[in-house]
Amino acid sequence: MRLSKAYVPTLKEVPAEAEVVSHRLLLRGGFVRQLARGIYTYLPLGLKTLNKVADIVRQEMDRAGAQEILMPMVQPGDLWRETGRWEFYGKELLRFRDRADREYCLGPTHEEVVTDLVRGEVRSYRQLPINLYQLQTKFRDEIRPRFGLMRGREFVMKDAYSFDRDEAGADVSYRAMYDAYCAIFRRLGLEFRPVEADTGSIGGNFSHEFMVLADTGEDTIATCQACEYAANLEKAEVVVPVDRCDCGHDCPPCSAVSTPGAHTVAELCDFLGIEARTLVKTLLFDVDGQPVAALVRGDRELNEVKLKNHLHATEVKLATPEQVTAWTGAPVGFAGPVGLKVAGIKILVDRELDFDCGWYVGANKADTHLKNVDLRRDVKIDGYADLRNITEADKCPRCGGAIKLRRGIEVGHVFKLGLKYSQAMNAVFLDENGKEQIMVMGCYGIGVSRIVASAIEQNHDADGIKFPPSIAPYEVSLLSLGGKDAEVIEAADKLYAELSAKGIEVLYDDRDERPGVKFKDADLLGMPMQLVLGGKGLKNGIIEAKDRRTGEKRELKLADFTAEFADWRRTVRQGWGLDIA
RNA sequence: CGGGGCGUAGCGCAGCUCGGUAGCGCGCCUGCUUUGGGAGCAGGAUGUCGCAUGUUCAAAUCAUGUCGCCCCGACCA
Repeated sequence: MRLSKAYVPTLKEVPAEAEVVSHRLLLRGGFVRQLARGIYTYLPLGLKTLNKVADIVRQEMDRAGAQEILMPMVQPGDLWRETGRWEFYGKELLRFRDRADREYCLGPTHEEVVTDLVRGEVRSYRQLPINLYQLQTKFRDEIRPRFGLMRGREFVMKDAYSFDRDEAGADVSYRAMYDAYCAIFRRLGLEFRPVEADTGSIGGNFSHEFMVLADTGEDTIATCQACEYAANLEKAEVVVPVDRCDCGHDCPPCSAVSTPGAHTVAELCDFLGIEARTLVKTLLFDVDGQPVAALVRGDRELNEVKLKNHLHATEVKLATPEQVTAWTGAPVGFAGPVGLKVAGIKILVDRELDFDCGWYVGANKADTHLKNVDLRRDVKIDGYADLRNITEADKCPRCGGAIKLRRGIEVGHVFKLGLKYSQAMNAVFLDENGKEQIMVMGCYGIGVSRIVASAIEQNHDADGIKFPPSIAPYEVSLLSLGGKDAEVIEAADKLYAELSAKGIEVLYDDRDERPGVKFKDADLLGMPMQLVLGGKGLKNGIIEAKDRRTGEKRELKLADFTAEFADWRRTVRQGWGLDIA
């Protein structure tokens, strides 16, 4: 493509609405433009990258035995009533009525539609397993769309749905998708981790999220330095060493300490001159309307999802100041487990607290704490659980290796659904014995447009984007720097034609611009390979080549261009961990 | 939904307190010069000041309402 003819409106200045780096660069590079909040138009370069991601996804899905279909975006409300999600999905589901006043919604996901499709056709175990997928625009009316393509309301998603005759079959389908996803992200040239994820309200046995590693990611994941273990923070299990206590549990009786005005852990530590790890935080929650006290060490962070899962609860809310006062008889900041007498309150203790004593805790009395507390001795405990976030000081629950916390962006999710939808919608088949069975489902999503954003979040510098070759709109940026010098133009035109003839996609900057402008735009747009042809080089028979990722430059001899280019291309791709295409 | 902020030229912004001629930088158009990291000079075009209503002789500016966008949180996964 000749840049002089391409619709690539680059910006020098960053539009005010863009905060995160991928959003800024996508706008500045002329890849996307916003139409409304969370809704974007893809310009030529943006669409080209989006399509490259989609092609890789499509190829690997096909290879894994899934079949592509395309389901409607507009879905009838009645279908959603069958699974109960018309009521439960909430405002994220954009609903509307047609001229006959019938209810419809824009599809945020397609379990209902695909299950309806399959139940209409599949009658026999012989027709299973089946895995259907689509690449399609989804609409979710997010409360707060943000970060450009990272969390849009309208976005492109690949969603696949598997139907199996039994659990064992579903496990095979799940594994096939897991493997396909690994292949996809490897081919995309992105650094990623499959992580064990919380199955949340959907339930099911297991689930993995695929995270692209990037410092700007919204999610925190725990990865093991020694083995393959990686898990979401809410899923990462904390292993407690069992022999920590050396006090023999013979602390003196607990006693009150006056701590005026010390509401927070930091204030209390300052006041008493103690370390946070010697006190116990008592966090009060409203769990489905029931009071719960959750205890973690003063220097730890409680994970609400762990608490929620442990209690099999549907809603966990931190108690309001009014509730805290009502339950403890003290203002916020002085809650403690000793003598906490609220009807029906459950006291849950983080496991690691079982191996020490002599704690400082709140006294349920204004400006007062207790010291020398032995939880076993002094508190009626309802249970121990893994409640806190894992830290880098903890050990891998699999192998005992060192844990590192990293940030990631969720770009894929594989899920065993089980019978949830097939049961509700009566998707059944006859087995060998002529007996009716319910299909076992799995669902598998990839955020295609989000991958574009996360690729940039992971690969950029101050000058612009560094696209992996597999998804760059063009593999090569060719800059001609001769101004109006006819010889340089002619030579650049020739190179452009040569490379194009070989099937190499080239963005040819043939504009009548000054060199600085071309360099800046090339770095901004982020094609992985830059070829720079200038008057001096041409005289000496060389062309300059720059690897956008590393910034490494080399000179290619024009006389032997084909071979030298091929060699350089191999080097660049290898740097990305990619095979030669 | 709670909190905060912003809507003025394609982009970034000033002007608003204290009402009276709509401005700056970048970009865009023309010409000349320039040509290896966002050029220089000269000339030029571009606005329902988000929208509506009100106050006023007069509103970008004041008031009320409304729409849109951004950020933080809650929510979602």
